[in-house]
Amino acid sequence: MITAMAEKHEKKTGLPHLEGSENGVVMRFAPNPSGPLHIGHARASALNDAYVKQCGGRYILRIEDTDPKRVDPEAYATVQEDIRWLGLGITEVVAQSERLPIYYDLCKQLIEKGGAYVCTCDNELFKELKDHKTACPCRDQPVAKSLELWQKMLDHGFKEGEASVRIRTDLNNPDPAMRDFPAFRILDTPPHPKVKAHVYPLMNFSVVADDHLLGVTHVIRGKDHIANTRRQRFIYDHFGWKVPVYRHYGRMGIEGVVLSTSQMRAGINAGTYTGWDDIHLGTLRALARRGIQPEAVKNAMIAIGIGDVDISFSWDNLYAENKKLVDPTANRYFFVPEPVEAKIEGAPAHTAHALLHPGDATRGSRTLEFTGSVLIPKAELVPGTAMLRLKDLFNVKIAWNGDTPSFSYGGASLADARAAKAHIVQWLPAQATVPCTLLTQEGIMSGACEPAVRSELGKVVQFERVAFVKIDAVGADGVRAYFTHK
RNA sequence: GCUGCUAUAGUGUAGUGGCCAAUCAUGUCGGCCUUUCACGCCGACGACUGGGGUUCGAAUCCCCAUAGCAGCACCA
Repeated sequence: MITAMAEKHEKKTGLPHLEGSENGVVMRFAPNPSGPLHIGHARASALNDAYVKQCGGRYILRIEDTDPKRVDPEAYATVQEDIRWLGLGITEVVAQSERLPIYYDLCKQLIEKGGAYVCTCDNELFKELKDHKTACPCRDQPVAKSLELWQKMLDHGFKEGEASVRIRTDLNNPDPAMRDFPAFRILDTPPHPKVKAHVYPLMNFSVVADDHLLGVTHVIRGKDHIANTRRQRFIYDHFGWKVPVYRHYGRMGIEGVVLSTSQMRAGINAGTYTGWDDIHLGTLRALARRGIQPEAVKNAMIAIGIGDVDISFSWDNLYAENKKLVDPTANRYFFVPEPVEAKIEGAPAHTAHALLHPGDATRGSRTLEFTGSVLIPKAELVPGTAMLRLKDLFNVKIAWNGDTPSFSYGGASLADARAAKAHIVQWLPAQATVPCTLLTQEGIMSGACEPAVRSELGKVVQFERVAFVKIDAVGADGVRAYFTHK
């Protein structure tokens, strides 16, 4: 009794329980190979991944390439690269184009069972009949006739659009979407890049065949598949197979980035975007380029969960997840946007030491050699400002002649700076800087940074008082960094 | 039009008849700490779509309304 009460009010940790997951699960991620993965794919793949990790089991990557129009040969590799980046626990990989004979065989079986028939009606005519709950002439032809026509399909006896296989359902089903939906069609063009074929399964058929044959127990996918799930049940029933457990999550609106593969491709070809990792795109590689960690993406997706409500994706929440990961590890450096050179009168030469990380002195420090002139951010030089504290160095007094400042040594006392409410600002020795451009989604910020930043290529660092940034390129002309988040 | 799903703070989320004058995170604002406008800490703000029922009791169950979404492709 007491334990029951305790269980009832137990706090949930992680994802909700999936019915039938006690002895492990077999799940799958099934993208089209049409381009790199984006945030939308991240939700599907991360949720399935999390359940496999939570319950134990297998995780299948299934490339759904049964529509040659939507296959980009390069995507087979890019999808797998993206999955590796995300860190998914994929245990096996299959491509549907390699399994055509399996589908053909099952189709024949299904026709023999009377669960499907070959339809040679004009598409418009069929739609018309279907909308009026009327059977097309092919529906009642003998099984032998369907089998003969099926063989004719496979033997190239029909051209594109002349014949298809339909699943027998219930023409009186109130939902028109459920009535005798197609399972196979003929496609002559374009040729499939991976396999020579003429007859292709539609997803509802190949998905059922594969889910059954591969032993898939649980399916988590978007609610745009709810109707497909209902259609797929007809096929399961015809075969007498066990149906997996399904869960359909709601739509996720994502603002601020481009997600449509065709739009991205067009933009890249037109030169609007620099590539699939352009920071204006919603691809995983674009996130990676901006310094978003794969763990942050997964955590954000798991936090969103599998609710069936439509939601809007929050960049803030993603950034917060990322900051948790990056803040403890990112080294700190000075970056001076719009640098202004200031010659400081009366200041003694001094070697400044600044910690690489304020919370961990053992990580060491950078040394900045002051010999008379510094670069400071233009934004700090608001006329009337009397004092600034150069962080880890000393105070600077500013005298104003109209809008023209002149600088002099203001002592080393931090207490003085505090008393004067002086800003503590980042700076660079004028003789030891590297040009640095900081790219944000809004535009370019140019400035200068510490030479040591060049050793952080590929890493996320914090430009103090500015932002976390990803060091994207280091060259003779300086450093290029991408804005990650504040 | 037909079929179906959903509705908790700005955003995401917990909640399955009494623990809920509603959880956590994020966000915004204020404060503390601090040689970063970061991190950390403290505090504040902020929601059960509306209306009917059922019940001793409803965010939770039912009905209606409203709103949003999905599907009705020889795409996945």
